Amino acid sequence: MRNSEIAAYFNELADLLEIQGANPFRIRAYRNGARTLESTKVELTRMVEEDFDLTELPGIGDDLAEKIVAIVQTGELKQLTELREKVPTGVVDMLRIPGIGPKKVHTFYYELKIDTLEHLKQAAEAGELAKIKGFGKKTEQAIIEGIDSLDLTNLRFYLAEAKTYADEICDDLRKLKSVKQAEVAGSCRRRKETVGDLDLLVTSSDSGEAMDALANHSLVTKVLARGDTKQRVRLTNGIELDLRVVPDESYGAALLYFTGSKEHNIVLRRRAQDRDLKLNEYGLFQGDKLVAGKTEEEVYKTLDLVWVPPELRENWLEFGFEEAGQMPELVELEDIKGDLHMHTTASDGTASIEEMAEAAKKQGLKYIAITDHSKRVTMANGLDGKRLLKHWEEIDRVNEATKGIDILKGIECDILEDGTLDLEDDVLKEGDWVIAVLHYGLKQPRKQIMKRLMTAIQNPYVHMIGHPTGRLILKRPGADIDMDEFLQAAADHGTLVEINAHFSRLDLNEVHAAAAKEKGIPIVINTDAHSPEGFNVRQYGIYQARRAGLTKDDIANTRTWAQMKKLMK
DNA sequence: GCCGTTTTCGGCCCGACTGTTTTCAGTCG
Repeated sequence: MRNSEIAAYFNELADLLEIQGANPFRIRAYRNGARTLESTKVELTRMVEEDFDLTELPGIGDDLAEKIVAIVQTGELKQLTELREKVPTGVVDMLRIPGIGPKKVHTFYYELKIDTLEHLKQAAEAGELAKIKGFGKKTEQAIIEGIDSLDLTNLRFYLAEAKTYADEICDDLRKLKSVKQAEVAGSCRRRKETVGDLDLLVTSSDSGEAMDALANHSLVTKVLARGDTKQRVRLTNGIELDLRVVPDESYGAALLYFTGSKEHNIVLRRRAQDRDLKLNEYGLFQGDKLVAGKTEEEVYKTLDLVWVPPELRENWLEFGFEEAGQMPELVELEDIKGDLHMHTTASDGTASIEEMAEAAKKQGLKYIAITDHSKRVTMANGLDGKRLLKHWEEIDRVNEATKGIDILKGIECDILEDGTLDLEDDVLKEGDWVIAVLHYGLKQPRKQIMKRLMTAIQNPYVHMIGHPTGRLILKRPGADIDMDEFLQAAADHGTLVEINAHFSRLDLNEVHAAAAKEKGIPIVINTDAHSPEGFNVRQYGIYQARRAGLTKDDIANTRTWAQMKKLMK
């Protein structure tokens, strides 16, 4: 069972208790506990197995610890089962309507006996709700529209998509006369894999101008709310964006506040309290006196901390780095010297070897490996041994004729469902760079998956395991891998591992990448480009590595090819 | 329900916006 699943039990429990009108602090305790579990990077199942004292986790006391053990061991939680019987699912669904929270749902269910979304909508349409004290026409309208658009909300978006929209709007707001500073904040600035909504921060002498410009922006379809300092809009792709306008002297504090994460900020706020200070989005205050706030650095410094790169602000690694006095210099896009995973027209790419090499050269790369698919991937016109050897001859010819970049003979070789490799060893050994990957049979049981990975890792000609879990973000989970065993084997046999930079893969993820670093495994960041434009996703791989706290040294392809070879078997 | 060398009881991060209000509750991030 995944940690997020266990957290979901507590969140559901909190929802149900909230509708019932239970003690709000008790509810918050469950939510805090759930948040802790979601951000706990070690598997709880394992912690329970190993009898780890769960109350050492923040926000987990005797009661929640006991409940976690029960969930792990029995797959259910008695209290939750009981509550579910008392509150129908239709009532819980009402919480998903924007602007509707537990108090209103409580009224709907306990006073009006409404227990499905459908009935709620009918009641709103019939004007039944406006008869209750505290409710009016607007609330009814919000409910009708909210229920209609329920399927559209709660969506998450790829970082790549969200960031493109946010950057364009941010750049346009920066051009306004009254705008001094503008920055994208929130999970987008932290470079999370997916983004739920966007946060944009602006300092301006005239908040009206910025808000008007946003309201009239070509990417905005609707203004959802507007006040003096805050405006919420919906963009053409459905994502919602919050604009906040703050005074210039509060810029740093506001950027910190709106970048989050919530967990990171809570630590900062507690730290402020310990020093008899108060931290909010307007600054760090001693009583009413502003003591810091213009820049993020200033706020951190006043709290006796060094500045934390946004990618690390998850209350996971960063405060450990602070304590050790070693905030790492995270890897940057410019550090990358080579790209070792890409396709050409020989399989399912859209460009020739020459075109890929030219595009790579323009990006400042010194070497690339052409790694087309092997024959198992028939859909992509994968190569058999014979075609591959000819393809490699062609690569050698192009390499001879091309100046300024080295083109290596590579292959993305499938690890077949039965655990063998898609190509023979005496073919693989002729190449410069062999990637082994899982594409098929991802749903096999852990034991079988591990057997396949072990074969590949132990093969003397396999240099790297590509996109190890095979997950596709927002689409499908990856294979069930014992990550610890996998990484240990990779370390033992000198097989490198990949962070695949495509925004729908980002595989390894930050937790696995940090674990790989722990074991001293060099990580390779590759684009898996299928066209020259495909190189543009490299930044997302870099972000993922940064979120894992990785430096230039941890990434193999920040080295020259000659240096990199020394890391390989 | 959690937490703590100020506390084992009495607190719990904090501010903005909306809608329904004549001073505030509910919701959200």
